[in-house]
Amino acid sequence: MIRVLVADDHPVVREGLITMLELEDDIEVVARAADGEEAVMMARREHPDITLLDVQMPVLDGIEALRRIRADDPEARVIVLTTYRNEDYIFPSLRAGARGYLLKDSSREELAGAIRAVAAGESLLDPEMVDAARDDAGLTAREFEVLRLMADGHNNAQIATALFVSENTVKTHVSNIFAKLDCRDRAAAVLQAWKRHLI
Amino acid sequence: MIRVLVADDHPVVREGLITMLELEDDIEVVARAADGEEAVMMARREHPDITLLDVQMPVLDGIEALRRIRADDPEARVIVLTTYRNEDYIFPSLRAGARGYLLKDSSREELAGAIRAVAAGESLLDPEMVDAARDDAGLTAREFEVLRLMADGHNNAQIATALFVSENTVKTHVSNIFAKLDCRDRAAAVLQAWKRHLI
DNA sequence: TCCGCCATCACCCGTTGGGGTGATCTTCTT
DNA sequence: AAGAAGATCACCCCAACGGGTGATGGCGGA
Repeated sequence: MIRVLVADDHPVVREGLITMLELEDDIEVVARAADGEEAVMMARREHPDITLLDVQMPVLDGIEALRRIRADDPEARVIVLTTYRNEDYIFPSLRAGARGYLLKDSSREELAGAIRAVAAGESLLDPEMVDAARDDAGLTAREFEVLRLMADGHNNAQIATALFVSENTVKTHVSNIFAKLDCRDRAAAVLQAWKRHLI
Repeated sequence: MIRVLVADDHPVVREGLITMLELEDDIEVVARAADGEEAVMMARREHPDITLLDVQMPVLDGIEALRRIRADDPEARVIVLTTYRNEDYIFPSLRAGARGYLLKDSSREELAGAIRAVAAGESLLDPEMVDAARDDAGLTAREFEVLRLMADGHNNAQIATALFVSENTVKTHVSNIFAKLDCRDRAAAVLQAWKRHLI
């Protein structure tokens, strides 16, 4: 029997997860939590085999809760759940010790499969998330730096100063970014980049 | 007995909603749908008292599904659900005939209460959503139009043409937008607006 | 070894953007 | 009736932007 702790601040999602997991013969939900702090407490008390952790939670967010749970018990196996196709959380989650990373619109099969896989010692990333993380739009590392500075409202001269290059170089990068993102101006490029989670 | 149709593309959320609603003595889930088209079909077949509709769904989004359901049956009572505190959907939803607008992190009590209220003929908006709808950053209706066109990559001349005003007028609006969003260029303004769900 | 990608820079060009100031007209509120 | 707020437009100005073309090293894969 795989003992699972479910932590999610949305009652609907929490109940949905529990309902789906209870349908599995080899999975048992032993505790639930509605915020990060509660999740840390319940993990400490119940020592579940698997903790399902929502990234976005009040009081203490998922990543920080994950860190504390792993600090309490370095053997703890945590699967991070997210609603958003936002890969920003992947690397922080993995660095904090997550063994799985799933989207909330996973099916019951995927969810149960992930729990069994992680309980068995494997690590599991949602394929869609891995794809998302790979959507770099063909931008180079340098172009990403320029893009981020653009998004912060810096003009070409400021970007040049920040990166210790000439303004001409920056303009070249900016033009290349436009071409790759299929935009004609920085406003569209920055928004595009944000929507595609590039920044 | 209030007969309810639940439409949500996320299996977890769908099951969560159904589980929570089945706990209520006076509510019965008579059908479920995983996308907008299915929702329209099920509504046509079952004629539920209340339809719970997720805004973000594949094939046919919630708003469009809502329009078709109401076209089939102008008496249909639909409650729109959303994960995001994005007020953009409020007005389109209401215009399309929604009788309720709730966030997915509503509690069982709020959800059941909303269903009973709408079934009884009232309309119900999530108070938090109403607050969110008020974060307009002090922008006027005209400034919103300009902002949206800016975000689509249009320049001042194009915006002027689209709104049937002079370019000078557009420039004035753009300057006012910058002041209100505390930005110095369109790239930052557009990103800012996106982050704050203004567009 | 050679080709391609990347980062760097230069120069030219016309267009656009953003700031400032001031004015008129309508509408709504007080 | 007075005042505030919004929408409209004009004129000036200079800096910034975006496009095009071309060139030079460096580095890595074929």
